[in-house]
Amino acid sequence: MKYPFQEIETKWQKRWEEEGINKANLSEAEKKLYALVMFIYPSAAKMHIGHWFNYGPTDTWARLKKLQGNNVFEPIGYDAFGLPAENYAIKTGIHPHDSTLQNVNDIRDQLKTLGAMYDFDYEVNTSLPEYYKWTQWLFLLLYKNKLAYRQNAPVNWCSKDATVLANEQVVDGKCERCGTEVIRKNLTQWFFKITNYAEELLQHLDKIDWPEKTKTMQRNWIGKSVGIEIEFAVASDSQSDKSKSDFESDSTFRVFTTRPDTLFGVTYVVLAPEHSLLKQLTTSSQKNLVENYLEEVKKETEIERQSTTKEKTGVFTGSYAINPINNEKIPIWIADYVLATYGTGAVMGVPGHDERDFILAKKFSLPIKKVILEEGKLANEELQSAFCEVGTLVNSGKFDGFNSEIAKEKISDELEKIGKGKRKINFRLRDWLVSRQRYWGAPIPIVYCESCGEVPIPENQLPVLLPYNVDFRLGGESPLARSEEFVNTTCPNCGKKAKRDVDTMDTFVDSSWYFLRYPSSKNSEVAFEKNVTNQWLPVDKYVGGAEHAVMHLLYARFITKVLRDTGYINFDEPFLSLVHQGTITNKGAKMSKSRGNVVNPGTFTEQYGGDVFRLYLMFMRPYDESGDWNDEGIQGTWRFVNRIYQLLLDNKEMLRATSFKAKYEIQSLQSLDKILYRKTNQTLKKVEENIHDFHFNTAISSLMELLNELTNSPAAAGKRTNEITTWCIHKLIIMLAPLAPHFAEELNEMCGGKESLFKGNKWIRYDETAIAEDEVTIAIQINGKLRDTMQFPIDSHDEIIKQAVLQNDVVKKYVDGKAIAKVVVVKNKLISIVVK
RNA sequence: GCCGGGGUGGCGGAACUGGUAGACGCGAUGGACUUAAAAUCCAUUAGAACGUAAAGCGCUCUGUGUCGGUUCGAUUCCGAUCCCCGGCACCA
Repeated sequence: MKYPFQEIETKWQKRWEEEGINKANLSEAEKKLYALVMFIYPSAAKMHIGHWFNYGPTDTWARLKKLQGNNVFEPIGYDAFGLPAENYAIKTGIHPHDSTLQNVNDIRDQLKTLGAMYDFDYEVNTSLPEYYKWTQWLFLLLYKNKLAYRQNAPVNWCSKDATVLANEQVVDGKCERCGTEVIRKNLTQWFFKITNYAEELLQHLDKIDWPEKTKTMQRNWIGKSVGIEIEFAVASDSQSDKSKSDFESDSTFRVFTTRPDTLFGVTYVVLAPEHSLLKQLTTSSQKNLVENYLEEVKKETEIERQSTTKEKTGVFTGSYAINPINNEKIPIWIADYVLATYGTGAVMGVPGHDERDFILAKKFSLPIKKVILEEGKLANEELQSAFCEVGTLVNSGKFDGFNSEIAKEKISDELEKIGKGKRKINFRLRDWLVSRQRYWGAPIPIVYCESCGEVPIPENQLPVLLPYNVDFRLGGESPLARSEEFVNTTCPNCGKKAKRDVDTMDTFVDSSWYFLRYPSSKNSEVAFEKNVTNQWLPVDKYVGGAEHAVMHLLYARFITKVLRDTGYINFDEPFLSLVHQGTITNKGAKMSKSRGNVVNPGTFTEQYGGDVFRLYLMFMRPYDESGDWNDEGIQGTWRFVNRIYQLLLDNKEMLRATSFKAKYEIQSLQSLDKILYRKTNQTLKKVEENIHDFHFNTAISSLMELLNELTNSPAAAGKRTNEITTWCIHKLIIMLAPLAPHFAEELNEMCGGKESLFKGNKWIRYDETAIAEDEVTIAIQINGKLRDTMQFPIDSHDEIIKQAVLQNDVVKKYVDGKAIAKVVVVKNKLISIVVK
């Protein structure tokens, strides 16, 4: 009889619900364990295979922990604001509120078929006022603490869709949706001051258990550079130009460098085209050239400008600067590769020791000066390319002869002493732009009053409701601007007429704190209760896609630190331990609707059931590895489940009738009992360790081995006692419970079990004394090659093994007549004989 | 270009801390059951040469991207090199 999964899975889902098996007990924080998956983004589509691959295995991990007696909290929710729902609305006319609610209901039903331990009483939905009220509260908290500010800034703009795009919606410089090239546009926007936390965000990476590559990505993203800002004076004769009489040589600008040791090698300086001093520095003879260049730069897209493959361009301003270390007069250039937004917007050109500068100098025939000497090279040898490694200083006055690392400090000291420099640390990290000119998000809780100016909405007036009746089709401005009803309001301060901010928040703001909301999701008084939050957080295990490495995961860390500093929580990091599942591709590409290569999990759950499908996803390959989808192997897990089911059907009476002890003394067991008892204990150990480490594939293969031992052993029938067989099958069922929960519950009931396996801590700790083998196979190597194997009692003495092996016929063949040069014995493993 | 991760049978993948490479599963081949097919069960399955009349068995060699090194012994450590995947992309 085939395993009737349909009947069994609905039966147990119903029973779990009735008996409240998945209910979390948050009032009791002892042995608490918060297991979390990245919540679902329901705006676009229903659950796909990737969600199953994220949620199923994570639930297996959480269930193991529950079986082991932990108080497990495993919530789920919906990241329900965002572009896809809005785009869908624009296309179909169905309001995003309606489509999202419908989708959430459908997804909740799908999630139930997964059989995870979700407590749906605690679910969150970021698009509901009871949630986004607190997202707005969070915004105001940052605002009050001067961590939210408004500034005019360039943003990604898609002219066809008439909207800003989030960075992640810009793919290869083009709009993800319509393929239009994205341009930069200046708009007044809200920012969160994440840069205040740059240093701490970097430092604390060392104390969290995250994949190393994710931490590296964050480190690179934060991009700390230690260097110095150096002041250059503008040469007085630069302004030979009579029209600039009010401008004399007291004008200065600064450059940022991490290589002060190369300061003597500066042969020019370069400013960003946006540099504030540019107008003053441009001489009349260069004016046309500079203006033409600025025009060209303006025409470039951000992508073209940032392209490393593009040929370097730039023009001379006509002015000169004075190098503070040696008073050399050097030309001031502008070039588009210098970023106005980083450092001081000006850099010193050291063509001898910087690749970019080398290329520019070659192109415009600027001098190249060698100031760092490569070991083993001559000082007068011409540089063929920039030398960027550590070396010895030359042509650097009193610093000649110093190692460049030491010279960095010496020259920095000197500059600080003469007041021409100040050590500085720069970060690549920029403040987080949170405004979106979109409808489907949390409104920014700020009004603009004619007399009071920018006014935050008082907390007791939250939420600022997102109006339903809005023309959300794209138009050149935020859809909310078209809602008179929304825009026009009164100032909470003075009561006069005021206008609301018409932008909504980036959905990453919603997801930057949702893990705090779960334990308090029913509380309408606060965003999260202080006590329960400090007891249940941080999250113990967080599982989700690696694509969030520098967005969501960085924002959530930032918000956590802000809430700590404002006294709301008492921990530094939101996610102590992080795991990324691999990406399942199909026909070599990421699954997506537009490619038409999405694999629907329903195809498999309908044919094989949820347990078999989730088992297969876990068995398929290591959890953190990506790879192409292939359903051929699912037969194997289907057979595995059915073989177990058949085994239980065949032995139902025996299993119910046989009683057994919790534990046996292994040496008292007879041969086949002993082998099975040992194998079962070995499997218990392996399954426990492998699931803990997210190595589900090997956990399942060891269970398959155990089943083979149980059913395939040639002499098994009749030579094994019912007692040990029954004992083993009970353990097998418990080991299956985290992996295939419905199935295991059913098997347990077939054996006479009355209570759910997930009540109480039913996991069995393996018997340490029953793991070790009595006999071991010793490999025999001669001159490094395997020649034979022999059986020995475990822990046999080296000398005994040596004597026995030398009597072995195969060994004799190789050894006789030759001298034994060396014998290496590795305990319980092998013996290696070297002959000459 | 830079930073990560990875190359193991026909396929997905195992292999503790340098110690018998290929666990487990898929697929394939042969067989049993069946009127037949599916399902199920059993056996074989890295490649090559050789011995025996043959099945079987025995035996030897090669083999973890490629080349080299360390070692009694290397998928594992070291150096070089090629390829694939992911991330960043002039941050001075």
